[in-house]
Amino acid sequence: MEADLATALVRLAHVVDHVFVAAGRAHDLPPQQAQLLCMLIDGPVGMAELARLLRVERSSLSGLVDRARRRGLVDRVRDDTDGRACHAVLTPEGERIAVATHRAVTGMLDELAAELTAAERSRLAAGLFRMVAAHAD
Amino acid sequence: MEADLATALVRLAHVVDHVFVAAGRAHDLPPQQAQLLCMLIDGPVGMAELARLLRVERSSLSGLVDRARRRGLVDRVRDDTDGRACHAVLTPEGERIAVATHRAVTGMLDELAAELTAAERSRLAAGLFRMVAAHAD
DNA sequence: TATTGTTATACTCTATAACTATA
DNA sequence: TATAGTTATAGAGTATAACAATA
Repeated sequence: MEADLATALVRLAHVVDHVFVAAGRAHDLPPQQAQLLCMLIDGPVGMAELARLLRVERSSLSGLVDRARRRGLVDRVRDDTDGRACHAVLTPEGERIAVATHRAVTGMLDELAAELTAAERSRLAAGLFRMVAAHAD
Repeated sequence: MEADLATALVRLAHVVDHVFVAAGRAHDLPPQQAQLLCMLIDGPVGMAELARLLRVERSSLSGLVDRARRRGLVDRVRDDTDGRACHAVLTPEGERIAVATHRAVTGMLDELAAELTAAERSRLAAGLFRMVAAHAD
């Protein structure tokens, strides 16, 4: 029944959101800032790209980065090739917390999936990725 | 790989959140109020129970219900058997918007799953429900 | 002209702490 | 004492609109 899948998806989104709340709380971080940090683990990201990834307006992102910056977790670096652009980048302290947060989130989610077999987990991930891919913005 | 499933879950949660934003926006409603309305479709719910379902503090819920009430979408009704308690209930206008919102959310999610076969959707829902169930608060 | 990013503003969401009223 | 709910307060998140600077 389609209704069941929709319900399952909504419930699961709730759980995932809660996982970010819990992970952030370990470092006194609001969930949005925790997610921001996780987005920067692989390296600096431009503001426009970051806003797209987080699905927030660029103006909202400015404030989010400001607050994380005030905590000493991120910095802004200018783009060499484009005078308008800048990138958000983790500070050493931000890097430490970002990695710990990402590990905590992944750990909690994997723990929830621990009851499933490896094959089930693979199928689940594959199905979810197909749905996410279908979400053409 | 576990990491892949965690990533898929996080991405999917993002998509679901966005679906609520889009559904709420159709009625000029913030996503939290849209979700509140959906929670009340099956009938009045006590404040404490509602706070648990939405995973917010009771004080946060008071404000949320107040704002929805100001818009004429919900009301508070006293509990006959417990003088302390009250329940949040949809107004006729709230009911209308709640049903439309729920339909929109379900519709958007089902559309994302349209590429999957019925069997895949069933397996996906089953897997998700098992994960949600594993999330013992 | 279009794009990048910020600021100003208003509203919303959230938790903590302190409180009232009922059980 | 414990529970249901609210209020006060402070901080955070968000979008819209207007703006500056660069492409």
